[in-house]
Amino acid sequence: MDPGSILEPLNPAQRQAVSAPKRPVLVLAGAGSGKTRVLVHRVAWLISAEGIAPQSILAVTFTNKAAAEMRTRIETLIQMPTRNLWIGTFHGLAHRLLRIHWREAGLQEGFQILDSEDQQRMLRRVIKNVGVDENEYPPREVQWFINAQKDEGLRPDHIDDEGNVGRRQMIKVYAAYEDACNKAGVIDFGELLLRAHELLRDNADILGHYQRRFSHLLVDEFQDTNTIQYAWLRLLAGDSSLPFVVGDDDQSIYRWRGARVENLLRFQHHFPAVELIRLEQNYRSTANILQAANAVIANNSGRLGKELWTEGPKGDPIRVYAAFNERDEAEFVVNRTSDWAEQGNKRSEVAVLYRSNAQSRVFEEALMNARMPYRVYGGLRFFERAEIKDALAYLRLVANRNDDPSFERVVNTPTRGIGARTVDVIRQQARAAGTSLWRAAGAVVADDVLAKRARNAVWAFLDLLEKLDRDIANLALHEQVDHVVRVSGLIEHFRKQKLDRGAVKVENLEELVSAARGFVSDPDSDLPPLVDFLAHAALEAGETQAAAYEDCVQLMTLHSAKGLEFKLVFLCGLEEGLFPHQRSISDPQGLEEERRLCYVGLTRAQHQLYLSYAEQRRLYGKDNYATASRFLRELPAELTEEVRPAIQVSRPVYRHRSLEVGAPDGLDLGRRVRHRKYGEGVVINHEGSGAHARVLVNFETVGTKMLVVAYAKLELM
DNA sequence: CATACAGACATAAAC
DNA sequence: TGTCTGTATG
Repeated sequence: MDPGSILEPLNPAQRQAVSAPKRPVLVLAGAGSGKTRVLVHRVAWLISAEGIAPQSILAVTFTNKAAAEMRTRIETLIQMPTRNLWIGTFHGLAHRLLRIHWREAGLQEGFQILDSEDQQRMLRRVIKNVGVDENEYPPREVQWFINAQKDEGLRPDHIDDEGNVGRRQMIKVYAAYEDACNKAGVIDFGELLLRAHELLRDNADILGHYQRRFSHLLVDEFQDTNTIQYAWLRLLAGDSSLPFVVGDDDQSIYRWRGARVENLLRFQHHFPAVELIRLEQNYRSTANILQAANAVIANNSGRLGKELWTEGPKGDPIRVYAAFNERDEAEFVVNRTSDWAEQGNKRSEVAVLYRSNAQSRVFEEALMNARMPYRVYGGLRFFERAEIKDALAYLRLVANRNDDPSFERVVNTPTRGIGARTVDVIRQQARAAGTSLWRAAGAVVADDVLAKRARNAVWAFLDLLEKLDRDIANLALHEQVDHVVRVSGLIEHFRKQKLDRGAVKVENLEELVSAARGFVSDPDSDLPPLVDFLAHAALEAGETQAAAYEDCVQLMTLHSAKGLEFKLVFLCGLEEGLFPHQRSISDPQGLEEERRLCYVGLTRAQHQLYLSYAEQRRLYGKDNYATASRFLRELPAELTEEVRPAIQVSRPVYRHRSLEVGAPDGLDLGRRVRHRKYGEGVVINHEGSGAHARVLVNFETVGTKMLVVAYAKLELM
């Protein structure tokens, strides 16, 4: 294709990036500035204009969705299949390398991938085995610790215990866990990255091969890379490959998951010849929205610096709604969304964004009342559902008998008379002999240490698996899945469960068979399709729920909203303690990340943006009174407009039991008052009557105060 | 072995 | 306050 036409639709900065000469490139891409477009066009440019062979290009992303989108768009652009072009997630690419070089990486040939639930189950067992107190060291926390170490590229013997008993114990569990994984032939997500890094680091010939092969590395969302991912990239780039990385320090919101924004600076340091290009022209939002976002993020320090602008119109002001409580907030959102839909717009163009998942509930209730279809992001994904994981565990055992987590999972599912005691005997045997549970079970059966009934049950289980293995050896993948799901007794097991609950599970199992039927195994891999499929299930857990066909309002956290855009956005719960979240408020770094999260939220909106907060919010069964978020104060006043409910005479009254007594003279709920010392505020509740009457007032500056009416001398406003 | 109940837990979540 | 998990129980 004509190289000129690749550059033609781009703006000058995009063009500069796409056609950059042979130098490392760092693209600072603001929200909505055409980041994916630049990556896609860069690849097309390399192939069409620079004559780079597709197999010399490696492109890395963080999600499968981004990888798939990139590949499709490249193929559309260059009108060519891209078989030899490696595009994938860090984990997917690491997995690919480890499958090819499993021996050099010290892995078993049929190794399986643990997802984070599997990892936690495994850890629970290891913690018991090494005799660490489960209550003092909850598996969740140990898991967090281990993963954090792996993100940093640290093995147990690299970690300093800092003379701290707790750390020493964690390190001990980490080491034992590593051991157990190696024996079982399983590998968690962090381990994929760690091993892939070590593979290259310790095998000069392999490293040399890939360094020569990949003359061009492209990385998306570079601000989200963690330490080990960065190290891996650097190793792979060597001295001769040209890295082209795209990121935005202002949208770095995953520090808690190991992401290191500093990698942007390290990159400039390690590749001094780097060309830094800023994409600041925005194609998504109105000028008002961008100006607001710019103003908020300007409060952060140590930015690389960037200012979004648009050629488009100013647009509407940003509307701020001070809700009375969380139900009022939800009602407001629903009313405005109804108006939006009545004006002939799509509900799917509307997003309700919030800081934490617990906030979704009230919106769901309000939407349900209004009979407005909605979709909540998050929650269990297809391959994470219990019944699916049961089925996968059988398949994994067929592929690898030593897979202990899978053994534990299904040894008595469906129940077949192998109780907790029997499993304990097997576990002890495994620990004593240093073998997998499968081998231990074999030994236990042979040694005749169990009661006859238990022994027969274990025998039957071992037999079942051998039989499954034999049965499916020559079947097509979907027939294998179908066979295992039936013969294992899973289908029958769920069919017997309470009617609709079980029925859904049976349906999901059927769906798994369809997924297997539609699965296209990697044509370059000589592994059995089943092993490919199992890896796919672990690496790509699938969509949250079957995509809603209906035109739905979108509900999601700010984190899940990253990368998306909506015509109408409600950014809700802008209260101190909620957003910014209480747990980040006292830490300057944490606070800056909250601010970036706010920036991400603001920049999701294309045309209209509403910000709301509730003066009173019921959370975990308790009423909380918060002041408006500091982020609201960081918005330039000339861009905003306060919303007052149009037809409302007085503010909505939500009856509390204490309100059955009338309000003390004039001090109705929602009434604005002034106090000599505390300044202005709003009445949000009252108790008692006569001389003892007290009111709860939410003051703008000092928060909420309970005042005795007789003494407070409140002035009505 | 299915159900009931008590107790823990509640920031964000891709691979 | 509501949900989820592990365990007690009939």
